[in-house]
Amino acid sequence: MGTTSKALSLLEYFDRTQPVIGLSDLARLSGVNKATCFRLMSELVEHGLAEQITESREYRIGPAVLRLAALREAAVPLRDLAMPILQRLAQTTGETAHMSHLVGGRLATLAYAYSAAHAMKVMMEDAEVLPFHATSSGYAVLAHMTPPLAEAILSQPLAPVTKSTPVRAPDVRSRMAEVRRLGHARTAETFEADVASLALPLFDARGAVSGAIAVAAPVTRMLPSASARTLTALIAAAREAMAGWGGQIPDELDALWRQTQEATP
Amino acid sequence: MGTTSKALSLLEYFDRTQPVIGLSDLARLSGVNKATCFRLMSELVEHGLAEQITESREYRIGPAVLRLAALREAAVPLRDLAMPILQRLAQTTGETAHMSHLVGGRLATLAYAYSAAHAMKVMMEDAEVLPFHATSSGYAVLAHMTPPLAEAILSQPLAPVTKSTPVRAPDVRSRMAEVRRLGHARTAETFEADVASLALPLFDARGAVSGAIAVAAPVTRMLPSASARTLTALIAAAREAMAGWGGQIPDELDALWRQTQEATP
DNA sequence: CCCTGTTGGTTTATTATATGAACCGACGGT
DNA sequence: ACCGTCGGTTCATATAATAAACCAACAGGG
Repeated sequence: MGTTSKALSLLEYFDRTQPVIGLSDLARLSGVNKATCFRLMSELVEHGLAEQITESREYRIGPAVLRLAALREAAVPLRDLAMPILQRLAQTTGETAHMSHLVGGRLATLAYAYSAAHAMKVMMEDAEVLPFHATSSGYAVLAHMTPPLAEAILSQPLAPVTKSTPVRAPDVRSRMAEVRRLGHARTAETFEADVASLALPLFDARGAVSGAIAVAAPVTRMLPSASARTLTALIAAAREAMAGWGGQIPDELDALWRQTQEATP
Repeated sequence: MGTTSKALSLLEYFDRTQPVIGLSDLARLSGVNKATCFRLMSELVEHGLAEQITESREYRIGPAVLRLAALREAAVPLRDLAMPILQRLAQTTGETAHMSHLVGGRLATLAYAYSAAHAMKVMMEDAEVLPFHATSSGYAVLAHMTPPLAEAILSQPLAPVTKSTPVRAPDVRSRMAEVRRLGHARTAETFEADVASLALPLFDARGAVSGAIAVAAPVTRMLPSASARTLTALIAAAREAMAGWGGQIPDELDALWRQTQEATP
């Protein structure tokens, strides 16, 4: 592995639950030698990708990412593109809509929108990492990624997020097959009790899966008739999003979606 | 220089005017060998910091920065902290207020707010890099950074942005001295014709200059009386921003600002 | 008041890794 | 068919990354 990769991989240990990490902790977490870790972090700090807190000397994500993110958004206004679509999706379904993004082998929440239809709704967090085996978005993505990558994910221990979360690889695999057969992913109470969710995979310009778009609702409202309506709205939103950034829908999936759309006019 | 630094420095060639760069161009710009450049970019792409456009095979900033930026904002809500302050500043002065941030030796626009008072106003761009010798924010920062860093910037060729932009290092240096003497920076028509601007430096927790806050207006509206009112509003805003993130104002500057505030009640 | 286990950071010889000149096939003009 | 340039690859060479041991400083605990 390249040195640069090692340095960049250090950044992936920072997340919402652990936004600041000390040198020794980071070395332990990453398995990188402490001296190496120090040098790498120093270089990241030099370029503003990381930052050292004055007092505690711990590290956190640096200010340079703000400039880069603004640049990225300017070049590829992904979130700007997603927001109106999600808002419309939330409004027509009356439930919470969200989009997630595959980056560095992890699925992160990119944007979301709420509906005003119900007082009780599913709430989202910014930049939250979604477990593949416990969310509909995760299954939608997992089912359409390259087999080696999916295997790499399945070979890691699967945490039981709720009592209903599948933790055995065979169970996950059979769900993946089902997702491929139906063209969409559905979960209920696998990520949080009383929450059901419906998701579609999203693809980039190369036709590789790049994320998912989903609608989450209380299980009591995700009844068959509502699900059917939600699914057609979801398909329209997915098509719109991918049209916006030149994503390529695989042919078989496109056919499946078309069938679904025609079945529910 | 470390390999990681070399890789990260490649990211700095992407900006608003050049959001996508081909391999050969990037190698030329950075002076890095083409093969090396390729390998480094491949590693950046692997981690999502860069991305390759499918068709043209050119590179641009990648999607991972979005996750990192969200994380950074969550840990250090800089922009969230700045926005209400800028909005109030824009409202009380009736002009465009903006804040910029020193990152990797460059001054980048972080946030800005407009006033509804006038139809004609100075417009800002996201993540724009401000030339040190052509903007009031640049002078405010330049005048308070460590001499070696300032010298490094002055040793580079100074582009004549407008007809009034100082391009000779002695001129810039005398302006810097003036900024230090007065406690604030003022420019007129150095960045764009008919635009005048007033800026204050901002400091981080270590007391090192970290950016600037400024008000920009048409020269015809930046008259002495308006300038005095703007300056006091600017000082209040700068103090508020630094209080919000624990910035340390150098003692002499704090005294200068206090005098100004007391002179204009 | 020492003991012990941390912390962030530094030094060193060793070696693995980055490097760059030359090369390749593909594309676009002329 | 020629020429220049593109993104990408190869491989011998040498530079840059590495990790163990070592600091000094701090924080409890006995």
